[in-house]
Amino acid sequence: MNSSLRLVTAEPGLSRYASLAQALRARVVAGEWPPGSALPAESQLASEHGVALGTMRRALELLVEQGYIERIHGKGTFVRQGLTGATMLRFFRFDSGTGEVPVSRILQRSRVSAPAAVSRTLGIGAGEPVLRLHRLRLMGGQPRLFEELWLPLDLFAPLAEDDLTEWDDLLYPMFARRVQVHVHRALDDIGFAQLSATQARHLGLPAGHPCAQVQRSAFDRTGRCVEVRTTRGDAHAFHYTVTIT
Amino acid sequence: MNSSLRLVTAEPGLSRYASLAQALRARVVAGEWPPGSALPAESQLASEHGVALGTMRRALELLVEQGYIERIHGKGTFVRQGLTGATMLRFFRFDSGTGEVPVSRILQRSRVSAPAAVSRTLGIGAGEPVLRLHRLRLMGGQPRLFEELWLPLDLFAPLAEDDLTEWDDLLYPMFARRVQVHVHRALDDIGFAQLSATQARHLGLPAGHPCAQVQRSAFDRTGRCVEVRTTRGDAHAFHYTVTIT
DNA sequence: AAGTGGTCTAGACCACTCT
DNA sequence: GAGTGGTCTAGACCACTTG
Repeated sequence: MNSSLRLVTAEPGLSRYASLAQALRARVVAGEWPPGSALPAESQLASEHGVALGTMRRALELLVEQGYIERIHGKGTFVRQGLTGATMLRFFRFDSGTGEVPVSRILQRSRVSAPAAVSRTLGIGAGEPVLRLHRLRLMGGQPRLFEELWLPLDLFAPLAEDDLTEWDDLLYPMFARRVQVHVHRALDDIGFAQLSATQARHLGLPAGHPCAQVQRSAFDRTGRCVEVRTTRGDAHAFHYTVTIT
Repeated sequence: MNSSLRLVTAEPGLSRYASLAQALRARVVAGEWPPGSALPAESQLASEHGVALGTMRRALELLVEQGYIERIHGKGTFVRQGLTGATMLRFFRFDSGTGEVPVSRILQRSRVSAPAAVSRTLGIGAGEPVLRLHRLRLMGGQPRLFEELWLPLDLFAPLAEDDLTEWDDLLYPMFARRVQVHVHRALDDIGFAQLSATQARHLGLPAGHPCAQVQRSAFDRTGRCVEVRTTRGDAHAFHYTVTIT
């Protein structure tokens, strides 16, 4: 129980609380405190680093802003779990707007070597093995979204040959549970296109039908890209709201 | 020079800094410090209200988050000007992607009584008079965006019959300068649709061509809706990026 | 040099959660 | 009641901007 001081060497041009935040973030990312677990109390962290309480609070506030931790009054400070999921629905409005989670059906799963564009986004070597999925999402029995996913095999190998009935409707909680991949941030690029014959068939729409197209890159806490996905759905069901300030 | 104390009665269930922020926001909204002007120094505000410096700083931080003021190290605290403009371009990518401001051409201006949907969004009585505009925006000589705008006449009367050559390419700075309407927040709802024959003609595209459609409501500092606008452009030029955390 | 906001300290006290 | 985070104080000192 040696309570040795952890002094943070002041980075040039960085305030002390910013340096502290950097150091703490590194320990979170390294897994010293796993997702969902509690950090030491702010008072303990402060004395451990030889700074005033207010300074440590500023550092922790930064990590909250950056999405690494969350604080609960009276309980403690916790490492955030990954994103919960169902987020694609934020872009589409189908008639049954009851907030229900779409049912997911895996149409195809194969081990392939990554196409150039995919390996570049995933940040892996050209032609490295990836898991490719075709996935249909249904609401009220109707097929609504068609997805293509690419997952780097080194992280997702256990999911390459299991029973497909073990796949959940929501992927991110499943990724966390079964392969310890926690999606921390996602970047969605929205565009417009027309459905290919194959895509259209799966969605029960005519080929060439206008579709909204969401290209997602998802990242874990270390900043590594762990998923590339393209989602397509009827353009007429698309809507999204942005607030500008 | 009476330095009387301005005590803020603590609202039940509100922290002192939150109450202070509320009180200061009311004075900003009321125009006690006009847009672009400086607030008193934080030290003066603190002693004026009989609170510690740190408490006043927390209050001012809140107003920064909410977009009412901005602080510049070494200079002071200033009431924010309205949004600058050119923001529609965030949704489209045309070949000449040089960040140039699109040239604006007013095609039509008329005084009409507000349609039901418009008067509802503007929060004015049914059939109240509004200024309706059709506006084309061009980049590199090519027509790219077609806009319909509705402005409540009580605020924009001076713009109802002036020389149209006095209209700028960017509306919001002009609104601030000529009718003292400062747009503080805007809400954009994105969807996909097809161009009507008239819309298509203005954009040099075939009728029924797919288009991205942005429906904007713009608000001033008091929270009043001061503009309703629909912007349409070629769906293939549309793109938008969202980060999820 | 004077005035501004930004950082940091070392406390006290309050509000919430759990047992 | 013990432990947590949230608020508030009354200072000191630093960094930036302007005359």
